[in-house]
Amino acid sequence: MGRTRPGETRGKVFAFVRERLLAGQPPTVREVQQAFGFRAVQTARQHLEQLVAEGRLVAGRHKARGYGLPARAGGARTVLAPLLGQVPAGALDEAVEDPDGYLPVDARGAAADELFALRVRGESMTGAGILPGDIVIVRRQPTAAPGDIVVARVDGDATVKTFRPRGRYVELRPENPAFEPIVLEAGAVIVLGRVIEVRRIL
Amino acid sequence: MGRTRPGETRGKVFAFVRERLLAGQPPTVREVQQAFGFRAVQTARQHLEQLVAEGRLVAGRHKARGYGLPARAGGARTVLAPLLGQVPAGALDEAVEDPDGYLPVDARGAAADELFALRVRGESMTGAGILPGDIVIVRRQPTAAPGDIVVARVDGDATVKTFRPRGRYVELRPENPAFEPIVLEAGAVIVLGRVIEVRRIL
DNA sequence: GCATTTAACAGACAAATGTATGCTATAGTC
DNA sequence: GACTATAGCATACATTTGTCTGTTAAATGC
Repeated sequence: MGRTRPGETRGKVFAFVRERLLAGQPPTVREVQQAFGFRAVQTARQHLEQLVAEGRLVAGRHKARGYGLPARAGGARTVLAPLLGQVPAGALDEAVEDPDGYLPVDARGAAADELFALRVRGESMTGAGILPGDIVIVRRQPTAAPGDIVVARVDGDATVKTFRPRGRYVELRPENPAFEPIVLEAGAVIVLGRVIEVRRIL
Repeated sequence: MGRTRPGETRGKVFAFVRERLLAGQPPTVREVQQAFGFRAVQTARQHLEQLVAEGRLVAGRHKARGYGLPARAGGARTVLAPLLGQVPAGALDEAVEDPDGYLPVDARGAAADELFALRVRGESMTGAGILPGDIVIVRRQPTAAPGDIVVARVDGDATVKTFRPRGRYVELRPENPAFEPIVLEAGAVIVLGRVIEVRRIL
């Protein structure tokens, strides 16, 4: 293809590989070769190895399509969380079998089956920036820390509120002055999980 | 490994492959074999081919790591969007080469390289439920519809505002009464993209 | 019970793919 | 101009990986 200035082609190779990786389709050495019209496989390979030496890529030795982005991107483990329904709502259990859809979520250490999503109805949490129609990503857990936003079941109904333990009682506090806090004995509140993320699709 | 009930192992194989694909690392047939402890490659392959026949996977014939998710996948095509920096901020271009990380996003029709993410500083959009520290997912596009929340470059600085065309002028409106709208000639505002999603990590 | 379907196994082959060696030529530097 | 580093080429080889043929046995359906 003719010689280019030092580093010029390398940057383009990196951009190509990165795009393919983000699309979930790691390229082979020969695919890089063809994409740039190199007449030798080795030319593509030299660029790739150089990028590895520079730390811009990582290589899985002797592995097909083994080039990848450095670990800081690999730390993001993506799972699909099922969208189980709405809150406030009644029992959510029946929705588990038939989700409304799935959302890609960075698990951040949670197991795949610990995560689910709910669509929020009502304005009780607008003060925390959770608007009607927003989606909350929930990590299933039976306890919560003070100040956590949780999904809890009270009297059979699931609701989203801020969790405030008060001695033997628990306050489920809406973040909107137009709504009244719910105060119940600790045993009457079942924490279904903690809200780890809020999303709004525009 | 011993025979299981029909369809049981298949579901697990699908879950395994899907998780690997979402992580950007398509598995080989033999990696599936090892993950499940099959003593024959063909066992893994039969499951994979069956999943293809069912339409749950697609196969790239004779390609290493050639299995992938179908194009639709429930309308959810997940891509990784680079987190390029903050807004308000100066030029974003230099961040393209070295993102702070990647977020899994449902592309919803957008091409992978059309999407990027920014972290929002400041309180100018709190009225729209965009708080300081929130992340906006942006789809690159040079125009916007009235009322869209956009990322625009004004005088070299990128900012997030509501887009309001006013004849020959454009109003970039903050959603917070404590801030003043920016009104400029249309030519002085460069729309970098439209905010398609807002996220808050708790 | 008997036939059919399906899960799982075994071994081999062929294509795709990563890797190595040696070479030529140009850009940049002194 | 001489030297060095880098871009690019050509060919071959070894490993990985997809694919094929054939077999055994458990689950399912009539």
